This record gives sequence, structure tokens and C-alpha cells, in this order.
Amino acid sequence: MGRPPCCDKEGVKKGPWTPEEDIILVSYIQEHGPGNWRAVPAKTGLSRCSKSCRLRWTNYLRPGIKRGNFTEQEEKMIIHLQDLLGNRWAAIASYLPQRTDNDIKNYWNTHLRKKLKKMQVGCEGGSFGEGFSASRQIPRGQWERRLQTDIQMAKRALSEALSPEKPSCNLSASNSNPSDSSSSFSSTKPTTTQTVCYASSADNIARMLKGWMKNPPKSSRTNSSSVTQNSFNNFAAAGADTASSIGAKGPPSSAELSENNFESLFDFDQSFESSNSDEFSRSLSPEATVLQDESKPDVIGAEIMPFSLLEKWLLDEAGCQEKLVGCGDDAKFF
DNA sequence: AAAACCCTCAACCGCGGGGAC
DNA sequence: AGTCCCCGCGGTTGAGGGTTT
Repeated sequence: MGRPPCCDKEGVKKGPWTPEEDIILVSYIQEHGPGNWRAVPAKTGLSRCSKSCRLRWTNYLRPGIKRGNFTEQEEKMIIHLQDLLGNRWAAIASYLPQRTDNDIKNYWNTHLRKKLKKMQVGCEGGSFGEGFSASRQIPRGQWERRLQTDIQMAKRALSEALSPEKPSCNLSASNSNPSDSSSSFSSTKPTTTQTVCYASSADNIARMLKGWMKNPPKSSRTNSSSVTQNSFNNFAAAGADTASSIGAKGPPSSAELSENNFESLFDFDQSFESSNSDEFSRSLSPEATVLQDESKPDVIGAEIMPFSLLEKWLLDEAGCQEKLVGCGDDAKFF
């Protein structure tokens, strides 16, 4: 019969989101929680289709999203999971709770695919090429059985990556402070720059909302027609003063996080959490979802908790993984 | 300095799954 | 049982920024 296009209505806006639209959306979700996207445009007055609102939230505004450079560990995880799962980006993203499927997909398409191609050419017939692509020829039943095992293997690999006593692990000792608000992953970048946390991190949204209260859109809008994502991030930062302070290349300093910001952040997350926690927990693997349910308040610190939970999950199961996976498998892994 | 080319990533599109009726 | 509606997913696009020539 054919499905009518979701966004064929006239007057539905497309293209990049403006800071004003973002704030409207975040404010609405702060109040009602994510979900019921169909109602969002009508209730907020946004000239966007429901799908666009959902996408904007899940891919950009949702708290706890880490943006910017992928760490080596993340890269390896993606490569391996892609090999295991194929282009099931949402499933892959469930193992990297701070990354969106869109981000992972983009990263794969722009970086990793080329990288792998290069490496496979470089290691023609070598050990690297062998580990990959084999699973794609496996019939489905077999594939599913193997997937079970492979997921265990992936968990084991991540466990090892996160394990502090492993010298090969990229987790830097300098970041061992559990109260450090930067994520475990952000500390794993072994070589270059710090990982970037943009506006989508909960603290920035909290600041954005705070700033919004102080500066309603009329007064705050100076360049809305040419506003970019990054400029929104700058806008979101307290005071929205300098572009270099946060937006383009660096996480906000802890000094920027006032007590009020944290309060509003928690308020935000609690309302969002209590009313509808599905967005985040859905994004986790089934096992991880269980953990999320067990420790919901912890999700609030989404910059940290997903991986603390993941660590727990991994370490708890380390024993059983030992039985499932032979020691030699690590070499194949990464 | 300017043009051409390349790269990145936010956003869109269309399809499929699943629940509600 | 069949249909409709909502939501999520994966593929794709194109604007804008960066790099090279």
C-alpha cells in the first residue's frame, strides 16, 4: 500500500538545527522525558518532524554522548564488533554506550574502512586479514552460535582493555581517580588529543538551559542563520563567550562546572530518567541493560557510569569467559 | 591567495519490526 | 487476522571545513 513519507508536510523544516530549536527540544525533554516523538513537534511548536526531533536528541543532545576522537580501544572494539555483527551499528553502539550508532557508522565509513582496507592490503594473507571477514560467510545458524561466543570474546577483550593491571592497557594511571568526570575512554587515547565532549554532554546541556533562562532567544540570538553545531556548543557553554573555550577542540574545564550546573544537570537527568529511561537503557546490550536497571541513579553521571558498569559486567564474567575462550584468542582479537 | 579537491559528520530518507486497535 | 501507527535502524547525501596544489 505504500507508506506515506514521514516529512512530506509543508512547513516542516529541514537542515541543521539552530540553538533555539535545540533548547526548545531539550527543555521539552527535560520536562517530559524522551519518547512519544510524534507529539513533540506539536507540543513544542517546532517545525520539525518527529523523526528529526528524535534523531537530534539521540545523536546529539542526549546526555552522556562522547564526541570527538575515537580512542584506539574504541577503534578496535568497533573493528571487531563490525566483523562479528556486520553493519549493525546500533548493536555495535550498545557496546560503546557513549557513542551513537550514527557516530560509529560515520567513523567506520570515513576512517576504519579505509584503514582496514589499507591494512589488509599491507598484510595480505597475514594474521590481521584472517581474523576478519571470515564470519560473513558463515550460515546464519552457525553465525548466531558463533556470535554468542564472539560476544563473550568481545567482552573479554574489553575487560582486558579496561583492566588496570594490564601493562598493555591504554588506560592511563593518571586518570585513575574515580571521581574524575572524564570518561574511562577519554583517557585511553594513547597518542594525540583529548577526546572532545561537546554540547551533548549533560553538563553542557545543563549550562545551556541555565544560560537559556538568563538569555532568552531574542537576546541571545546573534547569528542564528549561520549557526553551526560548534557555535551552538559555544552558546551552550556558560556565558557563551569564547569559541575556543569549549566548542571546537576540548572538553570544558571542571572549573566551568558550577554547583548550580550540576544541580540542574541532576534535575534534568532525574526527570528524564524517571519518566523514561528507555533511550539509554535500550542502547545497551541486554546484559548491560540489566545493570542499568540495577543501578539507575548511576546513569546520571553518564560520562562515567556506563563504563564503570561495563567494567563490572565484564569483570564479573571474566571467570566464565576464561572457560569459553582460549588464551590464544587474544591475538586474533585485536 | 585562490581554486580545486578531499574529508567529515549532521541530517535525511526509506524500510522493517512490533505494538495497538 | 489484518491494518495502522510509531519508532528505530542502516544507507546515503550534501554542506561546510580543511588540505593540497
